[in-house]
Amino acid sequence: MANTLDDVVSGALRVLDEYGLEFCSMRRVAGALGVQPSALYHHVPDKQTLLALMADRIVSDVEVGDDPVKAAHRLREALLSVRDGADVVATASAFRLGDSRIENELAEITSPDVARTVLLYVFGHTQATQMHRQAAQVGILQEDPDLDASFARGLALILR
Amino acid sequence: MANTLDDVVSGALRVLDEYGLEFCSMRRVAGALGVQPSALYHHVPDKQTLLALMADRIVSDVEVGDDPVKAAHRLREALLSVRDGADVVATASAFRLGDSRIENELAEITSPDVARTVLLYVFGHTQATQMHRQAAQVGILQEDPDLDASFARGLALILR
DNA sequence: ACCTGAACACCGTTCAAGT
DNA sequence: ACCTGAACACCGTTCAAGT
Repeated sequence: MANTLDDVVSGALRVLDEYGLEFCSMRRVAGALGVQPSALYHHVPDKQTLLALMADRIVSDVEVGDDPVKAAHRLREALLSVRDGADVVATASAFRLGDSRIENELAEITSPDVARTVLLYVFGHTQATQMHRQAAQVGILQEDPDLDASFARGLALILR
Repeated sequence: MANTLDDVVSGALRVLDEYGLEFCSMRRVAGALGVQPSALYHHVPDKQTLLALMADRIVSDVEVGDDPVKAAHRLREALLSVRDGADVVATASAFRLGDSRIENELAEITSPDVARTVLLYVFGHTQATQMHRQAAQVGILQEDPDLDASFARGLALILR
């Protein structure tokens, strides 16, 4: 049953969420879609492009609105909703510094400098949170129970 | 000529700087040292550990001192001094949130919340800067000439 | 202690060919 | 348009064996 590009992105996101970025290989995504690895290259020129499309999808439902604090929390929630989501989105976003929908919408309700600072802070804190929690789950360190509150306090520092 | 762990880390950093994180494989590091890939596992249990040691070395010369603005700039310089340095250090640091020398020293001259926020901001901004500049060098986008100033303004926002 | 050689189970990507 | 099958040049890691 012929796959579309959207099917490929959805399949890739399922693999990401189940196995993590490290094991989200083209071959595994193909396997999840019941297709040969080479078939993916009909939909996408390379893995990097697929990761960028996955990143777009992860943040596609984030509404910025008119409150930067709420916007930052919504972005964070979206990143946390899929395994290694912050990693995927942060990497993809670096290539379009100043050219992403969320940065631009955030800039309109604050300023360009605040928008970029908030965005990079959200990425950094959420990436660290996700890796830290995964490490804690595997038992290689004690989980810091203060990460959610720590995020809010850092954000308040920037937006004060 | 028998290698030490320090030789391995140095070799790995040379490979990183020359080829970037994507191509900094255990096999390439071994090649740079004139040794078989399996020989590396005498010095290091796995690649992740080697990357953590590389991260430590990248920031080892950063002195925090008593001025958080200068400390942030020194950290940024250290990250920028080797290709994909921000990526390597940010990833390794996520595993020791609240337990790194620089975060602790920064916390002493400011506060724990400020220290973490500054640290994550430096990582995020520098990671984005490095990726952006590499993309510009390959010609897939126009370089933003304002990144250094943008860093300083965001930092001022946090430390105001 | 430090390393080799060979193997295992994987990668991303290309390309001719099929329907 | 969408996919298969086979191939190419790679990975990280293990392990017995050498010096």
